[in-house]
Amino acid sequence: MEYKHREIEQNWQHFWEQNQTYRVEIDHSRPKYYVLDMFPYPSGAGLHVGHPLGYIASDIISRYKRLKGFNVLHPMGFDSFGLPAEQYAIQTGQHPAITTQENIKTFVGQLKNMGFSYDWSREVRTSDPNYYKWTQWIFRQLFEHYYDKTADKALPIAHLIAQFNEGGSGAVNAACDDDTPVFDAQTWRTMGEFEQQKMLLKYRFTFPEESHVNWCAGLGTVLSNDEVKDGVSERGGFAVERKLMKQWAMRITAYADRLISGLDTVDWPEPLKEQQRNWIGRSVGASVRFSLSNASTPPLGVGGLEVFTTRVDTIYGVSFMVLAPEHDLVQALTTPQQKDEVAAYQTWAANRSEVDRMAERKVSGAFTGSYCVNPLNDQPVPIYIADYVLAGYGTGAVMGVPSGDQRDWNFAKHFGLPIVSILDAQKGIDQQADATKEGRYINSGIINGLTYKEATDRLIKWLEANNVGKGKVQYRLRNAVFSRQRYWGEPVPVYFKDYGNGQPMPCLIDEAELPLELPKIDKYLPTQTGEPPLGRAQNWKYHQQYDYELSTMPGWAGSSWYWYRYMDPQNSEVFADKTAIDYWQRVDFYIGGSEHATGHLLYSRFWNKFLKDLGLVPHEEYAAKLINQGMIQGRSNFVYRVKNQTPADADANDAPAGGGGTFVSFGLKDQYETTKLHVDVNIVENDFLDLDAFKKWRADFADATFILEDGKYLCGVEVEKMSKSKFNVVNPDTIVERYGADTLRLYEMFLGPLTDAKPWNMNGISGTYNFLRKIWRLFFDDQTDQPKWDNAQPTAQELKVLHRTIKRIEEDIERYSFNTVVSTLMIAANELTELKCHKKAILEPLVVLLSPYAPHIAEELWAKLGNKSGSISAATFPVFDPQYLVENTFEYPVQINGKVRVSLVFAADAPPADIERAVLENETVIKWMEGKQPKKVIVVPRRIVNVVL
RNA sequence: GCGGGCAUGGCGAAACUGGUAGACGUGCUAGACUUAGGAUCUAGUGCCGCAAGGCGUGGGGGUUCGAUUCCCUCUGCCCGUACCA
Repeated sequence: MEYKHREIEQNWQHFWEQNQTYRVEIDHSRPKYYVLDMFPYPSGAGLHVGHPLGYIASDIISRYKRLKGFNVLHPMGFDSFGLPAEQYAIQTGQHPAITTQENIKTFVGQLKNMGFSYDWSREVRTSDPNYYKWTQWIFRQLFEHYYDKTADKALPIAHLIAQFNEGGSGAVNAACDDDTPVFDAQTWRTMGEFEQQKMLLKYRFTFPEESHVNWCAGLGTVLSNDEVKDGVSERGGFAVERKLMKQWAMRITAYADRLISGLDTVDWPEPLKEQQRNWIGRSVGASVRFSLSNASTPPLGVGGLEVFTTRVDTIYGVSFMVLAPEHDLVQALTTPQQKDEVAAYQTWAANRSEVDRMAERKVSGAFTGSYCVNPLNDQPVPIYIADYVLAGYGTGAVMGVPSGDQRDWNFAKHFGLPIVSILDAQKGIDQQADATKEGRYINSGIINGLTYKEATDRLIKWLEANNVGKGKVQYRLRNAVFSRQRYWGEPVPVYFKDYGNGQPMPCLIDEAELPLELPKIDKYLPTQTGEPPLGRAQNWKYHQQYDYELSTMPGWAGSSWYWYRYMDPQNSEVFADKTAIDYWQRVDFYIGGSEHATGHLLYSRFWNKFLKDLGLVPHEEYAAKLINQGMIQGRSNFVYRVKNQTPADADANDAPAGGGGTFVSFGLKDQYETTKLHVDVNIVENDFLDLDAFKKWRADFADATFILEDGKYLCGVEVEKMSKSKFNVVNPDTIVERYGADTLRLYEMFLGPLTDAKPWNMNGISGTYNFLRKIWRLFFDDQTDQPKWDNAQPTAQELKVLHRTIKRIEEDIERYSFNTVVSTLMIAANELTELKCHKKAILEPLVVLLSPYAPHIAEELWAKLGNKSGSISAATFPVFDPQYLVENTFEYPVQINGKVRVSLVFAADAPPADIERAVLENETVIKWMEGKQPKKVIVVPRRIVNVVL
């Protein structure tokens, strides 16, 4: 009987579906284990061979844990809101829901075709109203809570209001907008409802805010920082500009410290943690206010200029102040004489694209004509604007210390400003800045003679005592923009109440009114007046009266809590029932790409911490263990078409010429002038081109002729991104068809360590296929259909093979070394074939060991051996018994001066002294010792002997 | 610039706490069998050398009886980030 992969796999996939084999329920009699794949976006292109890498690994873990007695939650679903479906809708008029539905169908089909053990009854889709109802519900909670720094957690807005009534803003220590004013209880109580609501927005976790955002005209929406790469949109590569817009924002910065400290409690890859730390960018320093009052400045109602610095110790070296061109105070600070120059610079800076800014870093700027005062020495400091200062970081203002900072130094040189040395250890500051913290301060008033640490402490005390500054921690992390001017996303459950003052106030729609469903619209484009597409919806008003929010939520909203929905996917009362959350707790094993480091994995940790503060979920961190699977790159193949070929040339080279062009094999191509063309990797095997398939591949190659080497056409190879245009995309379905899902699963794991990036390479897939055939032949004679197994007692040697295999596989899976497990299985198959072992007592546990990797063939053989169909996932992982591996002897490699010269067998428990004596009497050893006396003999029991001369 | 990672045969790789480097697979060479196959089996295959032997884990140095593994240094490649005050 032959191994017929197609038949076997289809039968079992059908069986699993019919019998709901992988459905799980809460079961308190067994420990739980939660294995999660990162939420895929169902793109129209379907899965290519790179996508399943992580899914195969997580499926192996799931199946392994089941065999180990765990109740395994292993779900799959779709992050189904998103730009591509909407772009397609704009082009075709087709509702994105329909496209999305079709794409999901393709994905599910492909995933089932690979034999993954998902509990499909738990599938969720973020674009389903029954799902986004709860995304909106969480949004409501965010709106109704604020971050209380004293309690160090999120608290209800009602608590904040109570505090305001008691003691005004001074009574609370909370995360809020930078421009939040100070007020007392009396003031709060006398405010009108509108004023109070406006104040509360400065504290809520989500709030509309006028801010500079990344506007992407090409996509017609704003983007968050993590969606912008190199100044263009990550999706589509469209230009991105800074634009002042009113947007919903999420106060993720309130959790900045906890997002950093939580990283120490999870088992995640260190590079990923480091990326998050850098993205959050915590810096410790001080804020200092430079007053404007007594200098030669225009009359102002401004108290001063606030700067953040990490080097407050350099404050006596300040010789200028620089504001971002967009800074609020620029207008007020500009003197009439400087007005034109400043305005010109602002215009120039605003029109400079992000790409330009990054490309050329020339010193530029303009003087405002005004001065501020250094609080430490009362010296006037000229105020400039320059685009090297970013409006979005700190206060958008920088104190210029040219002796200690290279950018400041460049600026000072360019504008002829003084460069003052502040530390006796600074060297060569007429050549460049020296950022040293060594030595003692000079030219520095109250800190002269002090060291770095002493000076910093002293200055912060002084600033605080004089009420002109304080120690401060600053983050690079910005509050996250939460609005998208698009249709295909969750509607924001907010309407705008009109207080009759022309300033609409956002209010939440009632919880009972959720979900707020997406209305139908005629076209998926902005309105005439530039409103988002939702502005097209007819009669779409809250209680027929108030306007709804017209932007929708960003892609990361639905994916920031989805792992809880899998615990209880159908629940219409809560996002997940407490009993389900109490049982499943959190994700034990999470796998996905490292590209989610600063997007999904940061936002979802933020929402999780928020839900934790509300007492809704049990863990501060939701994913205990996380692995990044390496990216599978494309491996392109090339053919070489001979250029400018004339008949004479063709004759000269004795090569046939034809209308389809002449293609020369890789090894001979340097003898010709050629054009390199991508060729579909699916018609190439082991880099040899299938000539007939090539002629059929494209009509214009039908008459192609070839110049072969050794009768074969060898293709060129390059590693590139996997993409259609490079003809290097391999669809897993093709491989499943030809070799089977089990072979594909084994092969993807066999390719190398899971976390390494590697090019997809079909060379060698036949090795894993042959391995499965070899396994099959342990059970069946491929000629006669006869089963081969028997019930004989296994020999010691056979048991040794089995138990060594059990031990290695268990150890390797536990350390996520998936590739070496495949080798171990291959070695076992080779050895048992060698031993002609067809004993059920050995083969049955072997099939269980194989089942996480190759579940279909394992099910088939398991059932053939007489077990109940489909029960292999309920089987028990074989228990390793060390007694079978006990050896009575050990073959010692014997080294002379570190080089192995001979191997000698000794009893496993032979005393080192005996071994030493025997080794020194050995002929070969004596020969190599060349008559010298050994200085030392090292005997490491059960390892090695080394004779040192 | 900064942060992180990686470097082993023709190729993918293994060697987990320092102990016979190259397991396993592929490719290649030679052979066997045959209802010529994308099959199976046997032998060989790191490099140099007829051999004895020597040399070998990106380069250089160090620690050690012994280093792919630990330390220092240099080089190359990959990923992330970028005027963050």
